[in-house]
Amino acid sequence: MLGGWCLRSRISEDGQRQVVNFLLPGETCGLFAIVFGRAEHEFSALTDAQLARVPVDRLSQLFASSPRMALLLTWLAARDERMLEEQIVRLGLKDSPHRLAHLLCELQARGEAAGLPGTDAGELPLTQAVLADTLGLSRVHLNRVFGELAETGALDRNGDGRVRITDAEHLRRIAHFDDRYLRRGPAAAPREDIGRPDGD
Amino acid sequence: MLGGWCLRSRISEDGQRQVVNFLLPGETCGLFAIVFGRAEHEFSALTDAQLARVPVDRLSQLFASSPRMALLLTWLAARDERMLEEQIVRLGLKDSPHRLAHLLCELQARGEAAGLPGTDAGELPLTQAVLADTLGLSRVHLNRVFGELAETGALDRNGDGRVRITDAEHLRRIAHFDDRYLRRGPAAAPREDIGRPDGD
DNA sequence: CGACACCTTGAAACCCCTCAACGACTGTGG
DNA sequence: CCACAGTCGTTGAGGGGTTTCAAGGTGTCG
Repeated sequence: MLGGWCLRSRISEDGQRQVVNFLLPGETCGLFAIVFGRAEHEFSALTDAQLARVPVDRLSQLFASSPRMALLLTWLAARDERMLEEQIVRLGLKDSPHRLAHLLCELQARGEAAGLPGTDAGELPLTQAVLADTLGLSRVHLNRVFGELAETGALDRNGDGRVRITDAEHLRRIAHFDDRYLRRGPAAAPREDIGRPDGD
Repeated sequence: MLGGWCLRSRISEDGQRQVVNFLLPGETCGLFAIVFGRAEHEFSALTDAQLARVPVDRLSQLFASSPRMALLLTWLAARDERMLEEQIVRLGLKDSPHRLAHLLCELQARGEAAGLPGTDAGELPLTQAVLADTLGLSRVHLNRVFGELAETGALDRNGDGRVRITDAEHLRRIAHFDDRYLRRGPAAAPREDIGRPDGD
C-alpha cells in the first residue's frame, strides 16, 4: 500500500460481509495472499488509493537476494497477524460499545502513523455499514451504539461516510486501548524505515 | 511444536479468556511473538506436549544463511494468519451451531494432518470450557449447542475433556467447511517437507 | 424529479447470558 | 474407609443485549 484507505473482507455464502482488517499505507495486503495461490477474499477502497504490486515469483528471489528486506516483510506480516488477534479479542469478549471504541482507537492510531491527512484531527473515512460489518453487529444496532458514544462527547457524526473523534483520550480510556501492539517491538525489529518497493 | 495440543489465548482485565488459536505439531507459535519483544498472550497445553525453542537472535541469522528456510517459516506464518482470518469470520458472522461445527472440522483436519493419535477417529482433547472461550460463547450456552449437534448424530460426548466426532462428513456439511485454507497453495509454496529445526 | 447511499428510529421476537443448583468423577488427606 | 475439594458436564428460569422487520429522513448525483 502506498496511499489511501482499503479494507480486506470475506463474503459468506448468504451474502453477508465480514471485514477482516484494514489496509493503510506502509502495510502489506498479507503475504498469505501471495503464498496461497488464489485470493479468497475481497479488497475494497474506502478512499482513492494507490498500491504497488509485487509479482509472486519475485518473492523467493527477494528472499534469496535481500535477507534484510525479507526480514522486514516478515515483520510486517507479524504486525498484521497481531492486529488480527486484536480483532478476535474484540469480537470474542468485548461488548458492543467497547468494540466500537477500541476499533476507532486502533484505526486512528494507524492512520496517524501512516501520515494520512485528517487522521490526526480524528477524521476517519468510515461508514457505519463498514463499522458494523467489521464488528459483527447489525447496522441498526451499531447506529444506536454509535449514538451512545457520541453522547459522551468522544465522537461526532460528520455526515456521509466520515467519523470524527472529538476526544481521543476519552475514547482510549473507554476502550482500555493500549497501542503497544501497533508499534515495533524492541527485539528483532528492523531499524531502518520502510522503503518504497523497487518493483512496479 | 513437535508433539501434543496447545492453545494460545489472551486474558482480559476482568479475567475472561479468549482463545486465539490452537497449536499442533508442525506449526509455529507465531513469529510475532519473536518479533514483538514481550509476549502478551498465554500458552496452555491441552495434552502432554513437546516443543522446540528458537532463540530470538538466531532468527535474523537464519534469514541470512538460509533463505529457503526463511521462506518456509514465512509460509507457516501466512498459514497461521489464514487461520486467524477464519476465526474472525466464525466470530463475526456465524451463529453458534455453525461456529462450533466449523471449529471442530478445522481442528480435526489439522490434527489429522499433524498425525496426532486418535484424531483420525474423530477424538479431540477439548473441554467444553475451551470451546466456549474459543467461540465467544458462555459455557452454559455452548453446552446446549453441543447437545443440539449431538442429537443430529454428528458428535458424541466422550466424557471428561474429550470430544468425539462420529460423522465427520455430516459435520462438514453443516459447517460448510472447506479445508483449502489449511493446505499449501499451488503458487509459491515450498516443495520440500517441513524438517525438524536443527536448534534446541 | 427519481434513484441511490447513508443515517435514523420504533417495536417485536429471538438468541444468548447470568445466576443458580445439581450430578458424576478424580484425587487428596484424615 | 469416608469426607472434602476440584474439575467438568448438565439443566432450569429470568433478563437483557441484538436482530430483524419496517418505515422515514437526509443528502448527492444524473
